[in-house]
Amino acid sequence: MIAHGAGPEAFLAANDSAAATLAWGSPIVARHVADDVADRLITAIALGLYVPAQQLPTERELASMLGVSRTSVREALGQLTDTGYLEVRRGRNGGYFVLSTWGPTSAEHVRRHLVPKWSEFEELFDARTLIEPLIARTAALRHTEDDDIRIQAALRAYQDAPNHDASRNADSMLHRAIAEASHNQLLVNLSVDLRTKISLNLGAEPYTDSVRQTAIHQHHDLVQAVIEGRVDDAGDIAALHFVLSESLIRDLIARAERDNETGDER
Amino acid sequence: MIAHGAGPEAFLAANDSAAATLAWGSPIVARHVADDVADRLITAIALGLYVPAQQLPTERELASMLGVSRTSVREALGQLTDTGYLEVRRGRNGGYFVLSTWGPTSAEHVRRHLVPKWSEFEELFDARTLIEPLIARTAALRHTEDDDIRIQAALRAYQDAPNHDASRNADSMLHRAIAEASHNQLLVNLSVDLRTKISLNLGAEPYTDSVRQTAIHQHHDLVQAVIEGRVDDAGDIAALHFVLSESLIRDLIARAERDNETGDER
DNA sequence: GATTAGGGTCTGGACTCTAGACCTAAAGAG
DNA sequence: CTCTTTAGGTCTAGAGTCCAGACCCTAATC
Repeated sequence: MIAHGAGPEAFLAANDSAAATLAWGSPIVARHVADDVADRLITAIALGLYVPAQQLPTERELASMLGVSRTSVREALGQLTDTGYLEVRRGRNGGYFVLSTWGPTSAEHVRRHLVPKWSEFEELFDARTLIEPLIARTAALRHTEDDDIRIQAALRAYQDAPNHDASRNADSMLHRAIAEASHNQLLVNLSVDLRTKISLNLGAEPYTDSVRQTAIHQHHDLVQAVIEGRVDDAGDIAALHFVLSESLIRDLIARAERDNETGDER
Repeated sequence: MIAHGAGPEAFLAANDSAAATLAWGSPIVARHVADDVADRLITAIALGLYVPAQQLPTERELASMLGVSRTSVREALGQLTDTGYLEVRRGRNGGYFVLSTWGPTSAEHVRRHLVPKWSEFEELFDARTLIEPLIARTAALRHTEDDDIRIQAALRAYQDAPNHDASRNADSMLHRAIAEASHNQLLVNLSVDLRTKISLNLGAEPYTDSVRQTAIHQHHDLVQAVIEGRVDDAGDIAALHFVLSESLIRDLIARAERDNETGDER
C-alpha cells in the first residue's frame, strides 16, 4: 500500500505516520559543478545563443564567467564533446566549436535519442500547447507600448532572418518578447524552459520554406492580435502555432520509424 | 511593476559576439547535499506532509530514505532548527518536531519576513491565478472516472478535516488531485511548486471559520464543475478561489503594516 | 623561426561526503 | 531503582570534488 505514484490511498493516508516516513523521499544525488556547467552550456546552445560553427568562449573565460575552476569547465566541455555537441581544435585560433551535425539531421538520431523519451516529449508538447496560449492571452491583456515596440522589432528580425540558425534564434527572441509582455517573470521562465527542453532533444524544429512561410504568417497574426489586444484571437493563434510545430515533429518521428522498418541500420 | 531583467537591447544584441560571451553566465554556486536535504524537508513541511508538533523520521531513517550520510542529514536538520522550523528533543522518544510557531503567527513575522519579498510574492500570486484556472479547465476536459473518485475522496477529506493543520493538508491534496486529472505531470509539478513557494513564506494561509465555509463551498463547486466537465465554470471558479486566497493574504499584510505604523517595534 | 593564443596536464591544499564506531540523555520495563 | 532501549551528539579515517596556479604542447600568425 505504499510505494504508489498516487493511488487513492495516497491522499487519505499521507498523514499516516508510516506513509509520511516513506512516501516523499526519493534519493538525493550529489550535483557536481561540472554538471551544472554542462547544463548551462547546453541550454545556451539549445536557445541558439551559440549557433553551429560558432566558437565558444575559451576555457579560461568560461571559468571566470561562471565563477568555477577551469578543471570543472574542462570536465563539462569534455562531456559535451563526447556527446557530440562540440568539436575541439587545438593551437592558436583553437577552441570549442558548436557542431552543425547536432540536431536530428539524421533519422538515426531521432530513433536513438528521441523515441526512447517519447512519453516525456508528449508531456512537454502538451504543456506547451496549454501554456503558450495562456501566455499569449495574458500578453494581449497587459502589453504596454514598450512591449509592442520590442515585439515588433523581434517580428521584423524573424522575417529578415537570412538562414535557419538566425531564424531559430529570432523565433526564440520573438516568443520571449511576447512572454515578457505578460509582465510575469514566472511565465517568461516557464516559456523559456519549455522551449529549451524541446529544442534540447531536438536541436532544431523542422525547417522548410513552406514551414517558414506558415510560421511567418502565424507570427505576424499573433503579434497583431497581441498588440491590438484581441485576447481570444491571440490565444487561438498561439494554440494553432504550437500545434503546427508539434505535428511537424510528429511527422519527423513517423518518418524515422518508417525508415527504421525498411531496414537501414548504422 | 515591471522589473524584468532584460531590456530591449538584450533582444537585439544577444547573438552579438561580445554579448554572447558576457550575457548569459551568472555564477554557479556549488550545491551541497545538506542544502538539498534541507530543501526537501522544508518542502515536505510547507506542503503539510508534516504538521506542527509532528515528529520527523529519525536522523538515521532520513539518511537511508534520502540515500545520504547521517552527517549531511544532521547539517540540514541543524539549519532548520536554527531557522526556527524545528525543535529537537534528546533521549528516548526524542527526535525532531515541527514547531507550531512557524507560520506568520505574529504580525511581526509578516513584517520582517514577508514584506521585503513582496514583489516576488505578487508574481507568485499572479502566476497562480493564471495557471490554476488553466489546470482546472484542463482537468474538466480530461478527467477519468478514477480521477473523479480520487477528487471526491479528497473533497470529503477536506470537508471532514477536524482542525487547521488537517485542513491545510487536505487542501493541498485536493488541489493536487485536481491537477493530476489534467494528466500532465508538468502541470502537476507546477501547481505543487506554486503552492509550496507560497506556503513556504507564509506557513499557512489565513484561516477563520468564515474563510473555511467559503472555501468548502468553492471546493465543492470546483469539484462539481470538473467532474461534470463544465470547462468554463471550472476555470472561473478556480480563478475566484485563488483570488480569494490572495485577497486574504493582502489583508493580512495590510493589517501588519498598519500595526507597524501605530508604533510597536521589533 | 619567433611569438602567441589557445587547449592539455599535473600538483597540493581545502573542503565535502560517507561509513561506521562510540558517547550521552531520557523514557520505559522489570 | 536499575537496566535496556531509542533517540540525538561526537569523532575519525578515507574517498572524492573543487580550486588555484604552474607548466607543457600545438598551430596560426608575424
